[in-house]
Amino acid sequence: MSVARLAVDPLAAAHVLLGATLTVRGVRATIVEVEAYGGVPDGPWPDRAAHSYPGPTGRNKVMFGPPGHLYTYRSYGMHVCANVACGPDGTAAAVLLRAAVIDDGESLARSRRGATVPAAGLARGPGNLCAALGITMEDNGIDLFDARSPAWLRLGEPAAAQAGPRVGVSRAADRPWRLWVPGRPEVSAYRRSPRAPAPGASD
DNA sequence: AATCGGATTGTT
DNA sequence: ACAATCCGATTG
Repeated sequence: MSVARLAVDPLAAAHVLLGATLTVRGVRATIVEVEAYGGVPDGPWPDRAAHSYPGPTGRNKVMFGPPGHLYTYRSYGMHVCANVACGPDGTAAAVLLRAAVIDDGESLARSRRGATVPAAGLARGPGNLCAALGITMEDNGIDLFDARSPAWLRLGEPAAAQAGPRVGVSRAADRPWRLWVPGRPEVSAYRRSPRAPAPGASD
């Protein structure tokens, strides 16, 4: 019943994921910042910024699978980032988890992130979020709605959302597919990719 | 087989 | 403004 709420377009799924609760390896967190990503050029949600845009590969295949599965990838050789696949099975789309509030297991999260990190920064940014929750590349493809998985997702009520361009993307840099809960200190700062064309250029 | 570059982060 | 760091994807 609940995973069906993610079998929709990526921006709608991003709204569903805002305010959802993710529990992984002793840490429970509420998602407060996400980004929507689409798929291939001739699909329903073409998105040149998406890993799935060129078509299915070994890395991005989870984006083409059923909704509610975790898509992890390694960023810049050192960070793990996590997405929730969305849209119907066979159609590429996902939502990147960018920031969360730690509700439970804060000391565990801090042990993974470092003693000096302020509470609001423990899961700020997609790489930091995965570090705080103990998400690794081994988790790629797991079903977040299967009780046997090491990570579970619980969807909640729709949260208030503010929208803006996605962080760090070099293409489709103006598309406002980043959503966050207004006023939360856990939300990361916006940074435009230095490779992106000047603001206002087309996708 | 070699090269390219990035959905990042923290420091200078 | 920039370095760290590496693997998937593309190209020859």
